[in-house]
Amino acid sequence: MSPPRPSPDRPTLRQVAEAAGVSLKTASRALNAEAHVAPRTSQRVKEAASALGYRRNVLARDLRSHCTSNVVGMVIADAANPFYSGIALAAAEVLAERGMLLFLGFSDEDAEREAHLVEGFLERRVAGLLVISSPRSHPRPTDAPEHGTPTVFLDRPAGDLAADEVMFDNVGGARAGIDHLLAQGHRRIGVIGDLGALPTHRERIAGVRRALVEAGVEADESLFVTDAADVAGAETAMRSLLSLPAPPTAVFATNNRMSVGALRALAEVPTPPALLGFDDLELADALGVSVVSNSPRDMGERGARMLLERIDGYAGPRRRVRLRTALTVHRSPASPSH
Amino acid sequence: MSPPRPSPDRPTLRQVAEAAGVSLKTASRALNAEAHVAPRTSQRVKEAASALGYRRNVLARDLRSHCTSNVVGMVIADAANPFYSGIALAAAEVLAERGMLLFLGFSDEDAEREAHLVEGFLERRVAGLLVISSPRSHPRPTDAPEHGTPTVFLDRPAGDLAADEVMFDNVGGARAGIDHLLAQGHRRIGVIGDLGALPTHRERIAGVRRALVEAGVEADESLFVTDAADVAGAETAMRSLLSLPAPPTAVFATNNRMSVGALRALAEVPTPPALLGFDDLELADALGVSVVSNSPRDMGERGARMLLERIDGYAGPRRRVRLRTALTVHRSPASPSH
DNA sequence: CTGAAAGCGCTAACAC
DNA sequence: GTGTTAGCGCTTTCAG
Repeated sequence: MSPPRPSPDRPTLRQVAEAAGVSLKTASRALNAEAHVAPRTSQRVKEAASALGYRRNVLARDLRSHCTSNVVGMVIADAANPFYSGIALAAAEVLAERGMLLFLGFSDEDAEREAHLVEGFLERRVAGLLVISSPRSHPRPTDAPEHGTPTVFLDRPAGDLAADEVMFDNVGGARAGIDHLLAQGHRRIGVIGDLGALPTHRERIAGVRRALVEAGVEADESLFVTDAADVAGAETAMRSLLSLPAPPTAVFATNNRMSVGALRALAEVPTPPALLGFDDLELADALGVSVVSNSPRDMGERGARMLLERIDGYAGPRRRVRLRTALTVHRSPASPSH
Repeated sequence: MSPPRPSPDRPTLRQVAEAAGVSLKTASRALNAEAHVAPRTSQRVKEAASALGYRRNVLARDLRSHCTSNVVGMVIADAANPFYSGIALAAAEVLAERGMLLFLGFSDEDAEREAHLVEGFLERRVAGLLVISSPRSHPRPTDAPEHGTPTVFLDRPAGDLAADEVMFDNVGGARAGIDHLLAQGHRRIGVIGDLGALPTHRERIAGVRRALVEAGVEADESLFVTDAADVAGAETAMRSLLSLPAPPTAVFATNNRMSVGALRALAEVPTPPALLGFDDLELADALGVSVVSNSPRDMGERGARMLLERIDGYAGPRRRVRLRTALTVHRSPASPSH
């Protein structure tokens, strides 16, 4: 399957030891800065090592010492979405503090690819797993935490698996957003949602409904698109909302992809409806789009720290963290408030 | 340094072999789908394996077989920038076709972090390296390709190292962009550049100058900001350009970060100058910003394929690829052409 | 078709 | 302080 990869003959610790005229173990001790090595010996070993261009083989070391590599495997859907890549970045920074490396894999929201990636990580004996799980991987093909590797699920529920999870307060965030629109006088509120199968979106749409019910506003189902799936789908959805006999005066986009698609459609319209997005949007201010802000950075950091605790042996019950969101209002040109 | 990580006692191949009543080697053959194994034996081994929940230890396998892991190490500056993460995504997809995994590390344009990451990759015996190198890592602390691991430099020159490189046609792209502005009648053209130390930006600014010279337009140096460094810096730069007695009628932003900062500043202005960005911008159309388009996807793919060729043993001379850019015109509200 | 022995590069455990 | 022995989990030889 894999072609022959000629190993570029690297110097081994034995060679370093011989060059320095010491035993293997002494060389090992010196290079790992262990105690009980004479300074002169240590010096000699280090010189021999750098003269030979020695670089220790962590594969071998890990195999011998703990049978686990100092690496965390992470699955995200799509690196091009700054929401996901922001989570990965923050997680990597936390792990880097501990000298840990990150395997990053992209699932494209496909359960099979996710399972395949996780399998590859486990075969490489990662110390832990950070997973933004695909909608259709319940129950997970890799029966994740049962494999004994600490796992934290991010942005998506862990289901009935005994693993930690970190999510946003999707219901609360969406409610707060819709409350804001209602306070601005909007009554015909549309929704553009991503994949219906995504738990996050279900929660966000539930939040919308709850806000409407509590305000005594009847939801007009014809204004709810709950399966727009991608940017192009969101653009189409917005167009069809706009062409309705009675179009919405405000539209809620359930994530940043939906917001982008919606904005594409709105660019052509002279008096567009107000747009409210879930997730920050880089140019939200310049575009006059209010958003339910969340922090992918916090999610990545928090998840990574929780994972490290597990890796370090914490064995408490599963934890479910909900991160708060905040409403960030930017004046929309089409806002009815002026 | 690293805390004790208790290995979650996984079944070993020996245990599988014993359970199936075969020798170690036979079990190995069966699970690796090698030839010369009786179907019945193979079947028995596979059943034993899945009964025990066996997962092969690729660390051990790689140590024995080629002393190189089936993994590529990649360094990018910042995952939150879709330009970089797009490159990483495309590279990962190409590698995934071959069952290879990706170590992804973030340097934040810091040479030391880059060196540290590369060191970690090499210690783990990666099969190859994809590096978007930081401006200040010439000469590289890790004397990259001399270590014998195939390396491809992306978006940044490999310097005098004997490694392949994939870059964009920065000079040509910038020239084409400025030519467009000139054709639209602009004569006072400003520039907002990222870190002056970045080779890409030097090339892009060189392209600007060349276009101006060829058109016989004298460059007004007071309109060139060549060290804006980040989004906030670009916003400040644009503000100061706008407050000039004779502000530019068009501004060229040398990458997507600069474009975003510039747009922030422009949002407040009633009749903003035309903006031209290098790098695609997600809402370029909706914002009416023309861009010099490039394809991070192509860069990642191309780089990964070139790396795979090297990993497979190709030993030709170093290759320097320049990827084409294309001008994508979107009507700017402030364009003088209407 | 199957098995026994050796060893990848390193560290743990114990001697000296 | 230093060296020796064993062995992490697997694959490679080489015998049957």
